[in-house]
Amino acid sequence: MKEELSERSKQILEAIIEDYIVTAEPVGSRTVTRRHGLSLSPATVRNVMADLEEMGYLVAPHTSAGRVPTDKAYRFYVDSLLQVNRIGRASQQAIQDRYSLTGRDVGAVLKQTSSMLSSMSHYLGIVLAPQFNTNIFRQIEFVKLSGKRLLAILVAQNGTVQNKIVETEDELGSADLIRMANYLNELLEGLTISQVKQRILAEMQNDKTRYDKLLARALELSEQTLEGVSSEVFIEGQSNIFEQPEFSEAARMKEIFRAFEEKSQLVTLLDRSLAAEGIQIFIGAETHLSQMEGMSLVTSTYMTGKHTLGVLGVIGPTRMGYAKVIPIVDYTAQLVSKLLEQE
Amino acid sequence: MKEELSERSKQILEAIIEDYIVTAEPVGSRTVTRRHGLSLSPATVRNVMADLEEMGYLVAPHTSAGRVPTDKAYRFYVDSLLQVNRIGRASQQAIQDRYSLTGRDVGAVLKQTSSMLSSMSHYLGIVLAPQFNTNIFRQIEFVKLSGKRLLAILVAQNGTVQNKIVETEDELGSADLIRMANYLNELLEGLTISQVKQRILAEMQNDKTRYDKLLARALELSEQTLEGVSSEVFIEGQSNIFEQPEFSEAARMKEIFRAFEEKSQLVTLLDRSLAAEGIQIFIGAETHLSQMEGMSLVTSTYMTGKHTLGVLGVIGPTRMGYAKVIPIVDYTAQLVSKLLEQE
DNA sequence: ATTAGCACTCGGCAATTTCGAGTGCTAATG
DNA sequence: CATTAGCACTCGAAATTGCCGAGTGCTAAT
Repeated sequence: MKEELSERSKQILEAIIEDYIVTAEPVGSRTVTRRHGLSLSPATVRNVMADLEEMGYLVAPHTSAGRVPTDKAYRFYVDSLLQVNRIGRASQQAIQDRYSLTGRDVGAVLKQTSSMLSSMSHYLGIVLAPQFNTNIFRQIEFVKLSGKRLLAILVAQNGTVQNKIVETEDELGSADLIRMANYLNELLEGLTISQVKQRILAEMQNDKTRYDKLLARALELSEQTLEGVSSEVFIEGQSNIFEQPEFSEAARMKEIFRAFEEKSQLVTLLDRSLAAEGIQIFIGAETHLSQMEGMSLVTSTYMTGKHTLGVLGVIGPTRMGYAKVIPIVDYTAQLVSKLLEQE
Repeated sequence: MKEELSERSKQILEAIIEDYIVTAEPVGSRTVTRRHGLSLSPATVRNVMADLEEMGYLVAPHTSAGRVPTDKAYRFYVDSLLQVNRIGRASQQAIQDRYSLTGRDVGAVLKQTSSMLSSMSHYLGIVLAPQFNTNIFRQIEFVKLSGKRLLAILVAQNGTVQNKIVETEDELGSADLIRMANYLNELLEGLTISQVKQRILAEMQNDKTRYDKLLARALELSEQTLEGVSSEVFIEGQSNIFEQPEFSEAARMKEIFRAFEEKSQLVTLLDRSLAAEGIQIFIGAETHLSQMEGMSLVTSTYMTGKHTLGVLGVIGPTRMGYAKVIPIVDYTAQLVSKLLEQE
């Protein structure tokens, strides 16, 4: 069963996949010979196709139809057959042009990125925002809103802000607030947010702070500020997927949109690419998400220096134009890395 | 042409509308007599229906089909026929239960509200966040990120935070930052954000500040922080609209989703309801948005005390269940008002 | 090993038919 | 005079049919 594919089989498989990518219709033996310059007769191609079907690379939707590539075929295609051409100057320019240079706000940049990925690829753009955890702590501030209600504001090095309304047991004066902030700012300077979390827990055990009520309070508040920070996902260009013929039935669409509304599953998926570096491709069932049946995900990580920040990519049907999408995703990741670097 | 509708005509019109609301199919004379306890023969009903059609309340999609209500009919229905029952205890409870009480963050509450409106109505939930402009200024703070890059953080009374990265011409020391913040905090205390904007402009002309470089800088920065604050819209439950038979064609769906991606148009629409108080209903063309053809919008304002904050509501097909949706929107508006009051 | 030839399959499409819900008109009715 | 029964007519939806053509697998010839 573990037979190697002959050179000819590969060519034929490639032809079928590439044809299917553009037509979205089952490909017949005839078409393979016609549209691709293979000097073979349809009959020969049919034999090869029968073999490929047996090996699980193709399926025939019904007896007298052409054949359609399986996930396995795409996997093989992406791994062995596909050669990604470098991205053209024109596309680079097009991508850059989509960024209106207004706000340098990180969130806005990422949203724009997602939207740009969608319009460049005609599929769906997706961006996972940088993990707040890996940011470097910059400053914490407390603003009194009314009575016992405080607003805690935590600023990270890259300008990301995390804020939360917290209730205190008793009213604190502004002198207290300043003292608390000063104490924390000194204590936490230069740490990453995840280190900050540890440090706070450690410090809570410390005798010095344990008996200074104000400091203890400060630690408690900062802990509250940090809890429940989940990373944001931007998905843009949902209207684009209506263009894909395979997603025209309402039932299917509904399922997909529900999946996007419930972003947590997507986060798990994206977290997997976060671990790896560079381009990652998930085809159909490889996503381990039932709603992603028939869809693929192409992602890349973006980073400052050697440090991975987040993930961005494109979601489309399994028969997406990988050759076009991969360079776009790749280049965008580099671009975003550069944009965020400056910050 | 300006004839009054007879009592009987009204009853029949009402029957047709209510039937159409649940079936989404053209209603015939037969059905009207059968499903609604009118002691009239189909023939009589037909005569009345012909009149109603002439008056523009009904249209027949084709010769031998039943009739379908027009926008005009819905308008009349909503204005004169519909009697909204008070919301039941059970629904009230159901609505409250949808709020997970975790974060008291305004944004989170509104998003949850939108999502809840959708799942309660089976249509689309929409919430326009409070106009930042009407908030009361609480405090401004500057955090130095690196070199000339500052993060300006503006906090409003209700805990809403607006932050923006700004570049300064030359590096400022932390003493400078504190002095700037103090000056602004004193200057702007107790004003609403829109007053703040005016005040800043006024103060820029003032001789005192005009020649104190630091103060001038402070004003400039705070002005930058305020520019380009647009109000947020939350739309949730997009997957729900796939259940409506009238929106099953891909082309239609695509158009609608594109409209939702481009939220600015919706904001204009919602701004109109913002001006009015209480429940507002826009039917089909009344929205003045071409993409909203065949759809209606039911909104209500939410407020603290006597002050209008924002708008929330439901978008659905024109044949939506107004009798059910209106109480839900109404009650939700009250609930949100109360929730935000506490803050 | 490759290919030409051939009988066969089956989905898609268009033409055709049937079916029934609904209509408008007219004449009978209380 | 408003109401209703009756009737011929219309027209879309759904079912039926037949045909076309792309595609297949197998066999025999090259």
